[in-house]
Amino acid sequence: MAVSITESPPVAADVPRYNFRDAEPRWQRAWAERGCFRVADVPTDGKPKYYVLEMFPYPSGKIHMGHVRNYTLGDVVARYKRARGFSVMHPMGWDAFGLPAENAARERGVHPATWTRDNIDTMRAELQRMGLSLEWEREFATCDPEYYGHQQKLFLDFLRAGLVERKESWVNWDPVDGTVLANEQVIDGRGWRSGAPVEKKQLSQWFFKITDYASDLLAALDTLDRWPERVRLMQARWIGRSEGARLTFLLETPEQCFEGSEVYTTRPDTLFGMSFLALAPEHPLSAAVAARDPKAAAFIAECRSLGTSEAAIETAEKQGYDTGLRVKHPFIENATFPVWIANFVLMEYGTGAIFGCPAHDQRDLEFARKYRLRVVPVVLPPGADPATFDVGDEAYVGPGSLFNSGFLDGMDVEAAKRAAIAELERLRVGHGEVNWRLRDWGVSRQRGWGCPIPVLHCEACGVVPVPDDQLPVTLPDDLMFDRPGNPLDYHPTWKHVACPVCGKPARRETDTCDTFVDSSWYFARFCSPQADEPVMRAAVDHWMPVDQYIGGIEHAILHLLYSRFFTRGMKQIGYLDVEEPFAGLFTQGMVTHESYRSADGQNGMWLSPEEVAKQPDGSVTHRATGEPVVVGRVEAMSKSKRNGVDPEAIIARYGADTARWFILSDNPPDRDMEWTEAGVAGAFRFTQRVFRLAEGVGSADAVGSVGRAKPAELGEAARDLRRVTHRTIAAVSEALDSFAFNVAVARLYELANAIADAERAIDAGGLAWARREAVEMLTRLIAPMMPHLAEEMYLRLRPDAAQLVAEFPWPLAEPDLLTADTVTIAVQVMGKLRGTVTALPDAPRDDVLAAAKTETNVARALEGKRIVKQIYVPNRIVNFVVAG
RNA sequence: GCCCGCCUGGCGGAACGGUAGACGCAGCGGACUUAAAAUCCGCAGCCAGUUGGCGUGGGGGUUCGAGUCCCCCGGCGGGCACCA
Repeated sequence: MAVSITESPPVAADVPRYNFRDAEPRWQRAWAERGCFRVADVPTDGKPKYYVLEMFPYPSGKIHMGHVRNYTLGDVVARYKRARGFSVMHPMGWDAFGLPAENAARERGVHPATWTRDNIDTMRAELQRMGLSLEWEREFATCDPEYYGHQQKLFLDFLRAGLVERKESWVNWDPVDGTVLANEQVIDGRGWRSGAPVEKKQLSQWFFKITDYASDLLAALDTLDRWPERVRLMQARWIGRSEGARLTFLLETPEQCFEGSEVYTTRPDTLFGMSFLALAPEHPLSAAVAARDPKAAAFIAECRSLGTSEAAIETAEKQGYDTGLRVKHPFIENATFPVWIANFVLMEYGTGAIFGCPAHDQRDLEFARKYRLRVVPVVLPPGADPATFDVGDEAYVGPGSLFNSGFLDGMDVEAAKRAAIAELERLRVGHGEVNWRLRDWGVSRQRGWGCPIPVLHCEACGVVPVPDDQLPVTLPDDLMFDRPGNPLDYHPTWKHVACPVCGKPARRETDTCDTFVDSSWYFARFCSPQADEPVMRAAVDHWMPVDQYIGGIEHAILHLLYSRFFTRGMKQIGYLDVEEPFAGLFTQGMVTHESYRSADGQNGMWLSPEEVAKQPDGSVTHRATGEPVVVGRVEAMSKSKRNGVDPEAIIARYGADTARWFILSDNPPDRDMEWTEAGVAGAFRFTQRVFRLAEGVGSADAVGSVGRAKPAELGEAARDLRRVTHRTIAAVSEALDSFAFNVAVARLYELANAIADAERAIDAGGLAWARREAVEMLTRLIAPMMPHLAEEMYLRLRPDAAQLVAEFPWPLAEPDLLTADTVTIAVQVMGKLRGTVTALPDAPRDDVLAAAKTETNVARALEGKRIVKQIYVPNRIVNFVVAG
C-alpha cells in the first residue's frame, strides 16, 4: 500500500473534508491576533492563577517527538485550566548555552550565537505549527545578555549572602570536553556528555553552597505531594542524610604535622570491633606519608590513575597500603591499630577516613580477609552463641546485642550507638554528627559559550566582584573556537580589564557558569521577562510557584534539585517568597519506535522509518530497493538507531491536531509510548470523522441552538443522547484533572460513536436538538487536545459566534443527566455472575432482591439451595450466599 | 547488592473492593464499488456445539465478592551503587 510520505492519507471523496493545511495556520493567527493566551505580569482580573510550564528546550536544531509529547501535554493542561476559569501563564523560552553550539563552532566555523539563533528560529516555527497556547511575548533565551546579565547579578547576590564560595577542591575533570564536571554529571565514572573516563584534579573553583540547605531540601520533599514518589525518593537518596559520629584517632607516635585523623562512622557501636584505620588516597595524611615513602606515593598514584574509572569499579578489588603508622583506640587502653591507605575510601564523603570493623561491614571484611587483618565480632545476632559466633564471608549487619565490647556489652545496637557517642563526648574525642552525601555544587566551567562568572582577579585586591552597575559582563562578539581550551582564556583582549577597586590591571574570570545555573531560575524570570531586576517582586509573588511542571524523568535530580536550591537562595536574598519552585511535577515517558536494519548480513545498516515500507502481508521492505528489512526492537528514538520520526513531516502530512491526538491517546502519559504509523492514521481518521459530525449538524438551526430553543418534550432517544453527552463532560473533566489523557480520549470516542448512532435514528422528540448539543459539547471537550479542529468545527456550527473556542469556559455537566432512568444490577450467586436485572435507581432492597430471584439463570442457580445471606449494594450488585 | 515501579485479549490499554477486557490499533464478515481506497454496518478473551467452564505472571490469605487489599515466589523495566 506504500502511501507516499508527503501526501495525506485518502479520505472519502463524497464527504466534506477537514482541511488542516488551511485551518491550522488560520486559527493560529486568530489566537495570536486576539491575544488569547496573554496575561499580565501582575494581573488585576481577580482570577485564580495557574502557571503551566514545560521544561524549556535546548535549541539543538529541530524539535523531536519527545518535545511534541512534552508540549502537547502542557498545552492540554494550559487550555483546560484556562477554560476552567484560571488565568493561565504558559511561557516558552530556550536553554541556549551549551556545548553543542561550541562543537558546531569548532566544526563549521560558525559563531555559536549564530548557530543557536538559527536553531531557535527553526524550532520556534515548528512549535508554532503545533498550535500550542503559548505566550510568545515572554520568550527569551538564556544566551540573551539581558538574561544572563541578571543571572550574574544573582551570582553576586549569592556571593554576598555567603551562598557562593571559591575553594580549592578535587574536581572531576573531563579530558575530552576539557572541563570540570559536577558530581551529578559524572555517571559511572564517565562524563555525562563525552562518556570519557573522568580524572581527579585539584583546582580552584566556584561553588554554590547547596549543602547549606541539605536538611531543608530533604525535609521539604515531604511537602511536595504533587510530585512523583520516585523523584522524591531519588532526591532523598541523593541528599543522603546519615546519623553517626565523628571522632579523632590519635597516632601512637604523633607526626610533625599530624596528630591523627578524624573519622566519620554510622556504627560507633562497633568501635570495639576495630581492626584498622583506612585513609582515602587523596587524604592529607596519605600525602604526608607519600612524601617520605615512595611506595606509598606509587600506590596513591596508581589509585588516582584508576580513580573512578570503570575498571576499578567493576572489579571492585580492595587495594591497600600499610603505612606503618598506628593509631590508639579511644576506648581501649594501650590498644593500637594499623593505618592503611585504601582505594575504597572516598575523600568526598565524611572525613575521607574510616575505622574498619570487618565483622560488621562487608567492605571492611573483604579488605581484612585480603590483608589478613583480625575480624572481631561485637554484635551478636539474636539467638546466636557468643562462644561460637563468627562471621565467614559475609559481614553481619543486622540487629543484636553487643559483646566483646567493654561498657557496651549487653546493649542492643541502637542503645550502644547512643552510649558510644556519649562516651566519645565525655572523653572529648568525638561527637554525634549528621552527615550528608550531597556535595556543594561546583559551577565553574572552562567554556566559552556560557554565562561569564562576574568576578575579576586582581593581584593586589584578590578576587573582586564586578560592580553591579557594570553588568552584564557580555561575551565577546568574536569568540573563536580554532583551538582546544577555553576561548575566553585565549581571546586577545576580553579578559584584560582594570581592577574596579585599585585601578591596576586585572584579569577577568574566564570560567563560565554550568548551564544548569541558567535553568535554575528561568521559571521565575518568565513572570516578568522585561524586568530591570532579575525578577519583579509583584510578578513572582503572583505567579510563583509553577503549578504544573512537565518534563522528562532524566532531570529528576540535577535540574530539579538545583532549582529548589536556587529558589531558596533567591528567597533568602529577598527576590521572592516561595521555597519550592514547582508545586506539581509530572514526568512523561519517552517516545519509542521500531528500529529497522537492512538485511544484508553482518553490516546491516540502520534504516529510518521513512526508508521502509510495510507490506500488506506484514513484512517490511526497503522503499528504494524492495529488499527485505529486519525489524528490530521498539526503543527510544535515537540518532544512532535512526528510528526517530520527524515531527515536521508528521505535521505536514497529518496536521498538528492528529499528531497531538495520537500522542495523547496511545497510553498513559507517564509511560513510554510507541509511535506507529497505524496509530497516527487512526487519529487522522478520527479528525475527519468528528469534523463530518459537525458538518452533519451544520449551522442551519444555529439560531435555535442549545440553551435557547430546547424543545419542551424530549423523546427517549434524545434523553439517552443527552445523558451520554453530559456523562462525557463529567468523565473528560475528571480524566483531564488526573492526567489520564488517554481515558479522556476514549470517552470522546464514545461520545462521537453515540452521536453517529443518533444520526441514524429517526429524528423525533428533539433528537436533532440533542444531537446539536452533543456535537457542540464534543467540540468544546476536544478543544484542549485538538484546538484547531475544535475551532473549525465550531465555525460550522455557529458561523456567527463572537468568541473562539479557545475563549470559551469549560462546559458543565447537568447533574440530573448523570443518573440514569434505569440501572442494571448484576446478580451473583456465591460471587459468580448469574444474570442481571433492570431496576429504577435506588429501588427498594426487597423489590430488587425479589426480581433478582426470579431472573431465569439466577433461579436455576438457586434451585434446591438455601439462601443464607443476601448482599445488596444499591444500583450495583446483588449477591446470594447459599448453602446445601 | 540496595531501592522503586510494572506484569490484564494479537497489541496499546479501561475498570470508587461490586457485570474484567471500555476505547483505540490490528483482524474477520458484510454493504457500497467494474475493482481498490475511503466510508458505513456487524463480529471478536480462551475452551466447549448457543443458559457451561476457565480466565488479570504463579501460589496462599482476607472478604458475601479481589485485576484492585495482605503474605510468599517468579519475570520484566528503571534508578543508585565501595556513601563508612
